[in-house]
Amino acid sequence: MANLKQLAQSLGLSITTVSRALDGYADVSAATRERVREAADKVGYRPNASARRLRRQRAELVAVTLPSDPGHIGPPHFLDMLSGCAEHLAAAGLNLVIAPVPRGESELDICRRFVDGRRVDAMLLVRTKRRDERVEFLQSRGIPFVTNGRTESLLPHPFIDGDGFAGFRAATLRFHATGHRRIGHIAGPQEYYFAHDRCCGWRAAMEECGLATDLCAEGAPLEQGGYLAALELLRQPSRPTALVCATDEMAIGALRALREVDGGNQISIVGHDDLPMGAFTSPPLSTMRMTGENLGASFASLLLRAIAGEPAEELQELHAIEFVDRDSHRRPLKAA
Amino acid sequence: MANLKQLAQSLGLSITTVSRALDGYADVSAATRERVREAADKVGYRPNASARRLRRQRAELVAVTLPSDPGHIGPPHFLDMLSGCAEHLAAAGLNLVIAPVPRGESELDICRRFVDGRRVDAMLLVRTKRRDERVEFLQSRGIPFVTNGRTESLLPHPFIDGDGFAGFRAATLRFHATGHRRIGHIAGPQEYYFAHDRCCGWRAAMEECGLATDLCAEGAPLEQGGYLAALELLRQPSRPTALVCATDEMAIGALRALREVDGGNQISIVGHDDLPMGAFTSPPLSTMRMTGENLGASFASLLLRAIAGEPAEELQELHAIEFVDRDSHRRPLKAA
DNA sequence: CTTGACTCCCAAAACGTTTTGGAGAATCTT
DNA sequence: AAGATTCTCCAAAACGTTTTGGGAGTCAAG
Repeated sequence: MANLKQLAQSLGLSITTVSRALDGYADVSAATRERVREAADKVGYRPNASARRLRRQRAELVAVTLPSDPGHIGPPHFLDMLSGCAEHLAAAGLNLVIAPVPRGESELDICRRFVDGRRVDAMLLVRTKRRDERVEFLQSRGIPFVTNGRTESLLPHPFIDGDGFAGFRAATLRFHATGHRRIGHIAGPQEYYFAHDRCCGWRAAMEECGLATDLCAEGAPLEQGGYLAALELLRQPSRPTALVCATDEMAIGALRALREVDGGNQISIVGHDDLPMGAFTSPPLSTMRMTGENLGASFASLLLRAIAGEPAEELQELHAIEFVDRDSHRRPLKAA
Repeated sequence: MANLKQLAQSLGLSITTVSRALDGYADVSAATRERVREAADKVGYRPNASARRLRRQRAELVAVTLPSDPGHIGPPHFLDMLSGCAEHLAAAGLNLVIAPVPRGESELDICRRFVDGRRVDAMLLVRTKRRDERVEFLQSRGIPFVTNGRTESLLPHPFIDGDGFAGFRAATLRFHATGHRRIGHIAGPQEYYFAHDRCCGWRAAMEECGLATDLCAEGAPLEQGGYLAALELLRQPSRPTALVCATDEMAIGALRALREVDGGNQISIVGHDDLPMGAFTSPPLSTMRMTGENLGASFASLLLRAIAGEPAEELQELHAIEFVDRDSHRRPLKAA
């Protein structure tokens, strides 16, 4: 209800003075400052956001684009991450808007709308593709952004990512060390960087061990995709004895395929993401997780630093992957 | 880069004319309108959002507050709903910002900040409590809002909700009809309307059948909560033969408890939410779901109509609950 | 020729803030 | 006591849009 003009009038002061008093400038006396603040509190004055944004030439907004393909948004706990990010951005006066991609438009259109309409100060990109047109566009426009996941872009850009290559290589080698030789991989869509990265890690390990890399099936990054991919691998003449799955959701789908085909308990399996759900599957799902806590806060911090103008090279976080030991990776290995 | 003034100058027209040409007013000739539009396209002109918002006295933003307790945000697919909502809001020129509640602040504080700072045109409230202070505040301020879930507020307000009472009553009666007599309920936190509603439905059915209502345990609306609650019920001298669970996540936790205690396959179980995951549990989880598709679009529509000033009474949607028949509700019932 | 209606355009006033560039009074310096 | 400095405060100019209230022309009817 109250704006600066009314507040100033009621105090017999100028708009300027009231504004500066509230912002804590030194060129207004302590006495007036107090008086202004009290009055503002009493009236419940809040500066009009639009007016400030216009004057300051800042949108006070960050947008995150959400792919519209179901399941391509990210793991179920993804909203928790966004929530954490939004919380920390809010502490710096920024709000997080979610920008899903409507049918018939590309993610690029969305970026364009937000950037060219000066609707945002920065953008957050999730589920990066190996070659990601959004990244190239934002780089050309020079607007700050951070991605969740690396890309193969030539120019460096800020990102947070897990070292999927190392994680999946290690998981595969772990199976090899316990005697497995036919280790399959259930891969996500290879245009996504994370899926490709994890697949490469598996393949690298297999090659290091002198094993064939044909036990690989690709599917959508959801339960159903993992289910179908697992069925495909189980149809092979010589079945895998262990499965490394790109995501926990795919692993849970694969678990069902195993139950259907051999009653379960024959084939070891490991996923990635550490879904809470994994502790409640049968058998409990061994998995991997990115180290580091409060991912959302890290994203917020990187976004703020990108807005502040820090160079991209200093805004790249590659986190190690750690193994989460439950039970599903430890099925008894029968002699081949 | 380009603003209206520059565009007007380059065309030798006034700002007014350019503005009105782009907005398609009739009082600018078709010829000029075309000329202006072409020029605007070429320069890639987009109106400055902050300026328009200030002038129009509209924030072009809707906020959704997210509870910060983990697991209290809603089911895992909740982000999909938000995404759908945001998509339809965007078609009307509104963006959806997510407003998590930081530590040390209440949900009320957040509402206050958004409303009093005139940062939003409307709000979306999720996980309503039976007596919800946010609802009361927004009603007192007269700002449009829609809730996901009913409340016990005396004044009517717009909402979308599932008829949990009817759904849980029906599920309980279904168990009774197939011979079950000891039917337990795993309840969510009773301060939430949805949890209380579902619990009441179960209790009503039990009383109709002349059965005792002591087989009820409450827990957090997550796998772990369901797990602990199920263990509690299984510790009773006479165990339940069937379990009606407030959410699928709780049901999945309960499934693990059943496996641990009696090897599973003894006790029938049903959840609510129709998580995709439910098709992949062992046994596949029978569940319930709210009828109606594209919930997000419904929320968006209600929000827009609330902003347009439609009375609350016309903006209330109570959806029927339908049963999703998988397998977990059909365990063999041994003679007691 | 006047009147009225219509077409096409524009100047100027908002919207509510922040910031610039002082102005006047009080205090300090010399 | 004059000049310099410091304290307080303020008028006015932005920021980029939309909208109000006309102002010229043109044309047809009276």
